Amino acid sequence: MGPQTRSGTVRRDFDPKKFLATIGQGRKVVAFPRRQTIFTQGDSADAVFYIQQGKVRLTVVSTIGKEATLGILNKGDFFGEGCLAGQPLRMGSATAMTDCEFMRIDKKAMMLALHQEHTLSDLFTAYLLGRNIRYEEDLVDQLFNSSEKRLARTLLLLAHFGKEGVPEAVVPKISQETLAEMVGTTRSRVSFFMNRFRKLGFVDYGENGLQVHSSLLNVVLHD
Amino acid sequence: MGPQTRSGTVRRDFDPKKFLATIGQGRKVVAFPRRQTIFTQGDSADAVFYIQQGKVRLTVVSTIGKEATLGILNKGDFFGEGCLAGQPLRMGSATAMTDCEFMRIDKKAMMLALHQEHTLSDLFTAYLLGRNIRYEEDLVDQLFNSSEKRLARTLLLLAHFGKEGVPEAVVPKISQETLAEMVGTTRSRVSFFMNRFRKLGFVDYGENGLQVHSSLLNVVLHD
DNA sequence: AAGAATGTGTGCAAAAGTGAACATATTTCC
DNA sequence: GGAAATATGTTCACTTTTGCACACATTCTT
Repeated sequence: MGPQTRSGTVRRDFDPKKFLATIGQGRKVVAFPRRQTIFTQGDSADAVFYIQQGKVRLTVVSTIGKEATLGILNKGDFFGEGCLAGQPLRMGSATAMTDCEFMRIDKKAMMLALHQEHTLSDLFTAYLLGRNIRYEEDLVDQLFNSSEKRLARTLLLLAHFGKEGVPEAVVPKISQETLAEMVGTTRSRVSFFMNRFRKLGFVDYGENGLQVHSSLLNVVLHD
Repeated sequence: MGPQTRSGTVRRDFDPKKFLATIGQGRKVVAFPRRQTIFTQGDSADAVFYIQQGKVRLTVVSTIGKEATLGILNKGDFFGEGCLAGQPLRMGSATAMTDCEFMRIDKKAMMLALHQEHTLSDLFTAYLLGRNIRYEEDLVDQLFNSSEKRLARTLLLLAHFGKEGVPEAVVPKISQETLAEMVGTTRSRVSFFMNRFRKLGFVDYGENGLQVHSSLLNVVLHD
């Protein structure tokens, strides 16, 4: 697997202040430093967040303590939206991977605004559709592919492959442990495959971190 | 894993004709007999479907021909909504599992209606949120659990466990092959586990098909 | 009712993946 | 700068899963 960044088509060139202005009371800008927890699995869920700046990691812990990383979100993404569907508690945890700035919107205010503001509901629907597609792809990836391919896909997505240009992109600093949690495998396995990819020239550790080459696509595409 | 039926909280007591009436031109009621293909992976995508009656199976085929079942949808669910996010082609196939009746809504009409009709956009947002939650759960299931647990979960969900009452529910007729595709394992494995579950009294083959007992929850819940 | 098509139960060798250990980097922070 | 905390490379016995094979059962079809 490899859930992480994904952006819809609509919301990128969008100014959140515009639509969120209409919400009035129920919203505020909040800042979180790197590594800080935004909310924890089991907390009561009463607000949605919109990322204005920074990267957020979503994780879930199983009953036996195993941890999985469900995604890494970027500027322009929402999270914590489960509460809008009536989830009273957070089903996972959210952590700031970098210094972050969010628009925090109370559940009630969000529901009201979604109902009244076309611009917002269009944006949010587009976001949800994109998210759905991404989850679907992640699921398919899990069902079809080996852990080696899943790791390759995860790296490619983290490097924002398929985005405008960016033929060889850099993956944001991320530990093998986290990669393993995203891919759904063990850290030793990630270490092993990373070295394999390196030997084959698919990735390398340059100055500014991990570089992913387009040749890594071969791993994903070949039967 | 085990993606299949899931229903939000809002849309169940809803009359589609009400909101869909406003769409006018772009919509029509269509019927499909059991086993008929509704659309196929690779078709061009220009409409959304709303299930008024029947069950639909969503599948994806990998490059090497393996097939996965992403979900089984029921009355009140939408499908084919990927086109609204700008996907020009169907990313998977949809097949009628029973005789079905859908409201087929042109992409353009749907987007217009979503923008203009609060009732519809509220409904659709609720649907997407529910779908998202379900995909997230499926993903977590894949990341954490063994195929035995995933099968157990799939069966419980198919039997609509957690729904009002229904302490011991019947799973709609479904082949081990399809179950394997949903769970993400092989048919022989499904056969093996099904017999195990039967010996342990977690399920049994009654008159009207497969009965799932609440005791099957033990398989999912126990470490 | 016979034959074809589909679905099930079972076994097994080979492949993939796990989890824990331990040595070595590398980073963080006083 | 140096100790403590994190992160990485590597090995290995063990478990799970796959992919096939084949016999048997059930269900469509004509």
